[in-house]
Amino acid sequence: MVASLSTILELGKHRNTTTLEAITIKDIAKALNLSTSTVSRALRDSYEINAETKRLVLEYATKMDYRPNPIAQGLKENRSRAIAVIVPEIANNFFSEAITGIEDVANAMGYDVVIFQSHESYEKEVSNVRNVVARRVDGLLISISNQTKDVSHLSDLHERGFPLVFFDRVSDEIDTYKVVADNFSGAFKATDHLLSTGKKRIAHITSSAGLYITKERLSGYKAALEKHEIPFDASLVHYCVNFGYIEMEGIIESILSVDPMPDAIFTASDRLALACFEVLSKRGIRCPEDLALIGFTNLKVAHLLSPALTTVTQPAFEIGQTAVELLIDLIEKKKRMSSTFMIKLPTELVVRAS
Amino acid sequence: MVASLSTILELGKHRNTTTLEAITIKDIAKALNLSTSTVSRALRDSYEINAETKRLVLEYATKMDYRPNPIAQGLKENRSRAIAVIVPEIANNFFSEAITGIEDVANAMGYDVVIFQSHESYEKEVSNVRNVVARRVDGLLISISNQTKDVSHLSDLHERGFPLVFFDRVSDEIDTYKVVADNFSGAFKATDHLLSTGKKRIAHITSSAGLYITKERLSGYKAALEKHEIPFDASLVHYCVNFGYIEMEGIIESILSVDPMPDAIFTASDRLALACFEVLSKRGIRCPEDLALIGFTNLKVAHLLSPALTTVTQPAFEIGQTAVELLIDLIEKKKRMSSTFMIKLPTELVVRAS
DNA sequence: AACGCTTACGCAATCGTTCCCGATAACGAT
DNA sequence: ATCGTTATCGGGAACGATTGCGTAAGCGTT
Repeated sequence: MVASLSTILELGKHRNTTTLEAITIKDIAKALNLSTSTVSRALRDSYEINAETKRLVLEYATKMDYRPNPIAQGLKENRSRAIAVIVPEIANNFFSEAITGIEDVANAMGYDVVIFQSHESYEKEVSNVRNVVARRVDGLLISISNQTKDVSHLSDLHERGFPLVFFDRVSDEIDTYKVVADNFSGAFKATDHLLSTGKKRIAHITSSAGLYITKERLSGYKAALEKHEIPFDASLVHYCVNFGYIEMEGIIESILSVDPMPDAIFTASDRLALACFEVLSKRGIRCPEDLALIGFTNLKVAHLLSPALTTVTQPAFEIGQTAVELLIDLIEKKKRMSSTFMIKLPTELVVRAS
Repeated sequence: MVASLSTILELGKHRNTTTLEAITIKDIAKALNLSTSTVSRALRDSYEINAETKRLVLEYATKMDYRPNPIAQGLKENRSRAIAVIVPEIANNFFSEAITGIEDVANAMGYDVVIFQSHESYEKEVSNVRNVVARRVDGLLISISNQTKDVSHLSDLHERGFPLVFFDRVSDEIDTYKVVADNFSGAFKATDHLLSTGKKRIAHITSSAGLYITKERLSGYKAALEKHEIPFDASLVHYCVNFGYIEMEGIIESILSVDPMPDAIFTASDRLALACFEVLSKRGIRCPEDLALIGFTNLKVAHLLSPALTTVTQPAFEIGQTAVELLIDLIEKKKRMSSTFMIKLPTELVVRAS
């Protein structure tokens, strides 16, 4: 026999509501004269609990605004219901949109998202990864830094069976899911567009040579050149390391001094496109008359620049969503790793003035 | 008597390194023939543990790459060493920069940052807050949504002693730390600049009327008008709700149709400035000839727009840093709440073409 | 009446860590 | 010889939730 709910609530009212202490399963058990196991089972709607008891527990829990302590659950179930995301930087439209996609899906599935930034530093990335494993998150989504050559900090994780999914800046040394934009096709479309509009010599400013996406984009660039029967000139390809303004100035300088001078530039990434645009406009170079420009970027303001920047945009939000869905699949072992690790989402060429 | 380290490592080598299972304090205890309490104390460098024992434990722990399980520690210490941040949206330069500041300090202090977005929705914000308390994070940093009128979901938290710090979009109903830019001064500088360059009628497009920062900016706007002895005209102030393009079109429409027509616009926030800029350029309005424009924004590309946008920029990174420092003070009760809750950081007027 | 079965619940262990109590030596002081 | 100290360590109970196992009560069956 258990006391009536009204009686119980009358007693419960004396709980000190001014403290931070949350109500636990024990408090409920004590209040209802039940054991913690019964309360636990009642809350999880176990078949072996009497309907009336369930009702009482549920009602009391609701009134007292009971929430299971996820830390205790995590300890018991050896999981944290949190996933980590490591990106080069958050203040970048592509990544912030991707993170929004990640957060969208993750929260809906009951996961929290813990964010780390590598700031394009290998050391910071390694320390972030260390942090991530120490934190016992359930999985990791990562877009590796531009400086990262050695991915052993990640392959270690992967070999130990830790759920790991790459997006955008993926590693080709580790066999797990990778979600990227169709970089080949995007680069092809961009280059092809420039060539189709009469440009002949196209410089390519891109991220570090080791990155998979860099290679893919270079292939697309080359394929378009081939289509238009223009020989590939390696001296027109510039690899960036730190994405800064100074570095970009040097690159533009060297591009302008080649003979014959290029008549178009195809840049990769938000930051490179922006830096390039900035240097060009500072130098008073007319665009697209002197030099056409096309960016592989997700800048929100591309159409507001002057001239409006022609871009290849990536489905950042969807990339984030897809990546986190795969990660949660891995975590919850819903499906076994398929053989198709690489998932490519279509890019879009948005032709504007530049 | 304990075994030598080499012997122990020889034995430890047989641990299955291909599993995800991390080494625990128990494993160390078993391997070294000690109790868990001794190991625990040795690791925390307790005075009551023999130096030699400490050395052994530490050495073994290092070799085996032992990391204390933060979930277990959290359960024991009733804390998670994580803080939550709720912002309207991450894909916004001001907020992403602020978050970078937050992450910077928080990680250095050993806290993780869990991010939630309200997407300017009151309901989403409330559900985010619910999530946050359920997650047992140690504290909350929040910039409230534009739609939020009722802050009872936050005052509840605050009354229960939950560490809470506002930044940017603060509430004036709750007495806790608030970190903001000096909105009054920023708005004053912006308006004063416009008036000093000969403008007479200045429209003000701003966020929702209930927000504290909206009021502060309006005050700064009014003060500048007063300085130049121009009467305040309430019909020139437009409050935005959802920050969308459609809404902005209507506002610009009504601004253009007033008689006499305003000759300048002062907008608040990244999104508003951008939307306003976009509508104006779509309509082919010359700027600053027909209509001058100044934005209260942290857009990175302000100088690349055409015309380059004159802005009042906020110290977003520092706002984030300051806010999280105060929050951690609250969490660790280092200092008692002082009487000065409101902390204002200086803004900067960057004069450009518009 | 003795048995088995179902229903409905409690006990206690568990997750990894911390920490309050002891416990046990060794050693000097009385 | 007895006691108090000091130095080192272990036992075991927490923290909150989950879960395998045990079991009492109730009921029907033979």
